[in-house]
Amino acid sequence: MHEYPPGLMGPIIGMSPDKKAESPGAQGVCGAGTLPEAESASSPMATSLDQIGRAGALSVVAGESEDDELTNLNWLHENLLQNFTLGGEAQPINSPLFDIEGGGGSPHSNTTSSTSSVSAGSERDPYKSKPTFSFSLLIYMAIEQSPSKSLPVKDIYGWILKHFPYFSSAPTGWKNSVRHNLSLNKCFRKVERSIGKTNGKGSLWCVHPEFRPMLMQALKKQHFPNAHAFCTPPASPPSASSPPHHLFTSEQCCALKECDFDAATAMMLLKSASEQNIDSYPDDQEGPIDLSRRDLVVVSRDPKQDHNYSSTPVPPCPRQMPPSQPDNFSLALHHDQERGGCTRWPRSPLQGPLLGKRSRRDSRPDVDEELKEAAGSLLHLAGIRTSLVASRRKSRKLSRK
DNA sequence: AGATACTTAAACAGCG
DNA sequence: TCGCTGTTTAAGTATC
Repeated sequence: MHEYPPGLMGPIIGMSPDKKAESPGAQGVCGAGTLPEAESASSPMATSLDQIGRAGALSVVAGESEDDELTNLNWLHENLLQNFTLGGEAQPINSPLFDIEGGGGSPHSNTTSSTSSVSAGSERDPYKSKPTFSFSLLIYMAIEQSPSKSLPVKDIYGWILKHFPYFSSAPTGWKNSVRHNLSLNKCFRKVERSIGKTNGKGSLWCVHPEFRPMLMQALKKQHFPNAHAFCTPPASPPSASSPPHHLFTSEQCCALKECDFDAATAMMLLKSASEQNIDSYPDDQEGPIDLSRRDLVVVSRDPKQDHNYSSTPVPPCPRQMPPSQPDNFSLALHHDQERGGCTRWPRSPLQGPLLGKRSRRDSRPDVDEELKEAAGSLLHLAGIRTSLVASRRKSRKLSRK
């Protein structure tokens, strides 16, 4: 279909037509080479991912354990959850804490009833209520959580099942949706498994570093819209080098009423702070990110980069991207290739709204908001969660009827 | 109301 | 042959 203008990276990921070009045997998606088995998570990453890292996402690089230690979901599960629960008890990874829908205790997971939910009346069963995350975000979280930052489809299934028990009892169609997303979403790249290692079908999938900030933003946007309203930010901004769980007291946790995001979101946000620093502005920033600096927290300071979700170069459109285009992540979705890169921006930001459907709510990049959201996410992680999005959706659904 | 985002279903082909 | 993976298309729903 559309061709990638010369000069850029070309069909990084190619969605439909593009992806086809990178049929099996093609170069490693993420740049080149192959990847070690994701299953061998403990082993350091190598080759292509390393190159990805060079391309921007240093966190993807294997040996770089320190960053991962503090920012990935493993760290979250291993440390944060254990040190930061209202009930004083560590939550299992599959605890309702991870049920972004704010579901109540499930027969399987409510180890600590007091931590399951704070929102009155939300007695959703995580085994029955569907996560409010889109499949794309679920995939993103799954991949990001993996030590190697790449997973085969099967493991993505597994991650989703593990953290969102809803799918275990849901029709298997969701797997199709996962694959559908992987294939059509430019944010995800297929990586060939290591040469010689033929065990296991299919390829590994990783997050395209170029889109990571946008994914992060999308993740945040999807579940943080109301965070600022009730999330109490820490007195002083955290530093990237200090574990977030040190930032809040239980009192602060209790102060939170309804934060519509979850642990994964929290991690993503926190992670993004440092990664964005690396991914998006390698030339500008080095070392630990200072969240007190607004310019460092913005997902992307380059509107073009920020909003051009496609791997194609900045569209020749004379328009600028909205300063805070939300849901950039969505721009990488499948229909995108059909629109030829810039078509997602029918209007200049100067022309007013229409920034993107889901973004008008919070259309201003603000570090304070980021911090609030981060704070809220962590508090939420501690067991406070709600179901604003889900309930909102359902209520709308009901009102329609 | 229209555009967009997202989900779901299905068909199909390739591969182990 | 079967099941999994990956791609693609289409349709429907939800949101703005």
